[in-house]
Amino acid sequence: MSKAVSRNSEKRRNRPLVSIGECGLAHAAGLLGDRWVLLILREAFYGVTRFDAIREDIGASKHALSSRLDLLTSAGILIASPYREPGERERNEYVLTEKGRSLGPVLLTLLDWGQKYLQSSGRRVALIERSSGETVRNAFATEEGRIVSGADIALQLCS
Amino acid sequence: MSKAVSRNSEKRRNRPLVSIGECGLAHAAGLLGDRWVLLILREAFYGVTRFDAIREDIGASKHALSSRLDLLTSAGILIASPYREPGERERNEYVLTEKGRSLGPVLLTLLDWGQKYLQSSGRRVALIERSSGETVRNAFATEEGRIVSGADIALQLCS
DNA sequence: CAGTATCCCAAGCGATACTG
DNA sequence: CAGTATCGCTTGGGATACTG
Repeated sequence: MSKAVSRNSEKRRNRPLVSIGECGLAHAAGLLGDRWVLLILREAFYGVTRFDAIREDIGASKHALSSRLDLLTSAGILIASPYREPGERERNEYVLTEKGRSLGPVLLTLLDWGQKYLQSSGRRVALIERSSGETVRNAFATEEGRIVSGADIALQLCS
Repeated sequence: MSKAVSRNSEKRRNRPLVSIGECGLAHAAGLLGDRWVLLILREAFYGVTRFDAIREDIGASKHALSSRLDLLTSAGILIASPYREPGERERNEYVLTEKGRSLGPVLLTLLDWGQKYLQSSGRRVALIERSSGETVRNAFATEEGRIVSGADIALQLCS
């Protein structure tokens, strides 16, 4: 991201390229700028989809969890999928939609940063490529697959 | 991220590899799981560093902004840097530390997702490589720079 | 187990006023 | 302009109880 000033905006004070209301990041912040939401999504990616299992892992109250689950389903990030254990009544599990799954890179990048800068102790997890077992890191790349340094990235208004 | 189950955890219910308290993502969620924090960081990356300028852009109250600025500085993400306009008293501007700058990929990834899935209208910004002008996207890569598909990534506990 | 409903309380909010 | 201080007030929290 670095300075993020487009080439042709010389003298004026730095400003967001796009105003807050219509900014994609502002929208994302409104939805994901919440501790519980982030933690629930982490569970979803780990495949923990049931109410009490999520609750046990993240330590939220029923109330807090329920409201976030509503929020995330109405946002189309999770979908409530009914299932029935033999002999039990029907229940919901909350699984990621395609929209939700595409948050993977966000969570992964966040995890990476959190482990590096926030987590002083404890076990860590590494990102690995399944097929080769090689460790993997976040990067930015051109369409043709050339890796670009983060410092060399700027934002530009689309025409 | 995909299923994120390591190869050798066969039958047991899916669980986070690392418990919540010590998870890097949980730490990150505690800090960045806040709407204002995310918006302030966006401003920081755009180079908007002064109290009222930030406030005007994001629409927070003085109180809310002040407390987040305190939070972010004590977390070592921003640093208060005194400056003095000619003839004025000394003031602070809040600039990113190295720890803060390294949140760039997180914000960029979030922006990308927000634009794609949340923002129905309005101008968009594109990520471009400064030197070539080519558009750039988030990716994952091995140490040698080979791009890896997101679906082929798993998490593995470090030993 | 998977929630919903109710209650009470504390944190956090914006508005306003004040200071350097 | 760049904050700090104070103040009601609302939102959202956990705890508890209840239901299918």
